[in-house]
Amino acid sequence: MPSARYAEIKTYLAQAISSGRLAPADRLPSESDLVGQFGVSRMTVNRALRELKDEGLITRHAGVGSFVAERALGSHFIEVRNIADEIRERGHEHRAVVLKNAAQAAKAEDAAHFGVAPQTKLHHSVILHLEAGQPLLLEDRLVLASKAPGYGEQDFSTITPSEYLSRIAPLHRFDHEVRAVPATPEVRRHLALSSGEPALLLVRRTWSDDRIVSYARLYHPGSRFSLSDSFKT
Amino acid sequence: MPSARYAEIKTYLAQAISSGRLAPADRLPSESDLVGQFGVSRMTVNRALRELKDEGLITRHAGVGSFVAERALGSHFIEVRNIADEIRERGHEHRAVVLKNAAQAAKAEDAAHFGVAPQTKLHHSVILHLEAGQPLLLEDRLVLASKAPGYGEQDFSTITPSEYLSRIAPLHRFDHEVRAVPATPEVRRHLALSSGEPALLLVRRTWSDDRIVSYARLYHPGSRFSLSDSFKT
DNA sequence: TAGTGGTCTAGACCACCAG
DNA sequence: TGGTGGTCTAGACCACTAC
Repeated sequence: MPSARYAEIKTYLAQAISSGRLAPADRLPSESDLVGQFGVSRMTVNRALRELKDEGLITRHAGVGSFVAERALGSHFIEVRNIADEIRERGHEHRAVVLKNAAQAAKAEDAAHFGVAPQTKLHHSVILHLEAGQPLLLEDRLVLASKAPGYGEQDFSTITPSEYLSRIAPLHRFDHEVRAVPATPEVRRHLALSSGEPALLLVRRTWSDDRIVSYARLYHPGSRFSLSDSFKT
Repeated sequence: MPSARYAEIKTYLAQAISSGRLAPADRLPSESDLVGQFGVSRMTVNRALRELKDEGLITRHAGVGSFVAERALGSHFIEVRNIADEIRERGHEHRAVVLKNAAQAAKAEDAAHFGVAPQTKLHHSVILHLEAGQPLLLEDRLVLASKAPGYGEQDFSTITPSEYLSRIAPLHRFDHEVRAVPATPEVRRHLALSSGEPALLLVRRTWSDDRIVSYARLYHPGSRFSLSDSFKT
């Protein structure tokens, strides 16, 4: 049982929400209501409600009130880590083999990904990441050259592209998409996949100043790699 | 610029960390140091530090101090949604076909998943979820019977198992694992997969009171389904 | 104007940890 | 024992919203 008063209030409200007693868009008791109900100070109630807001269970508007969020349930998260950190944290050696790092003019399809004109200059890097000698990730990345000067001259065997990008450009936004795909011959060869083993494809787009800076296709062996995450309340 | 005092302190410390001036494992100024430095009350400093901890930038230990976290950078998240909500949000009809819902004695492998003795009573449900008539998810779930009385009598065509579980048992923890796997004949048949199309397998374990309550294998068509997520800073 | 949430203060008591 | 963070109080001022 949570012993802190603010945690009790959080649990009480979270249960009311997850049980359906409070439905999405329903109004929650006001801070001063809860002060009276629980016999605590307003700061304590405020902390409980603020944390529920930060966790996405409720929304709050000054001058209006607190409301159960539209999607208060069933929204969990999977953590996506920096590959080099993750490997080193497991106590293994991380090695990166640069298969390609060259500039090119954007093909029509690539231009569409970035929302730029065809022929715009892009860097294209392909890097194989190994954990203790075992291939774990094939990283195929396109980077908008105008936003990443010097990308083509980096030594990506010592710094990962995402580390480099986060240094030269402030990253304002990113998104991810995860799919299971059959392995192409090239992917199969680099990741040393057995026949029939699919690949887990993670597409990561990164923005800076409302422009896509990087479009990365990250291929993992379907069976040897897993995204995972754990959460406690 | 953030106008709140606690936000200023957060920004100041976050910049010191991201610039490298404070390295991982370095000690941060104590709360009372910062009270003197910024001329604010301790509650204000405490909120700044607590939020930095919640965001994973620092760790704190009562009686010891606050320290820059080992992995202060490079951790993103992928959202995992409730399937029925997700489909309805896209404006489509969600339909669930219950293929199985029966009690059984735990096999050795299942018992290991739950950390219980073999022969322990488990519910086993298999449900196919369709979006606008198209199969989108095959949900194969084991549930610890002692924690979920009445599970076998539920009509899972009207309420999803995860919604039901969240009502009868307080969920204290869950974790996820995502893999790409070749489709078994059964999975291929239910999801109407073309030959060679892999499945995206999401394994979700759910805890209540330090016991695993539910072990679910969620199979999605590799090409038609994708986990995704978007984040702004 | 009355009610809401956002923020802040200047104290306080406590459990924990190191020397 | 002295310093640390974890929590809590009983006030306060403010901007915002609805009536």
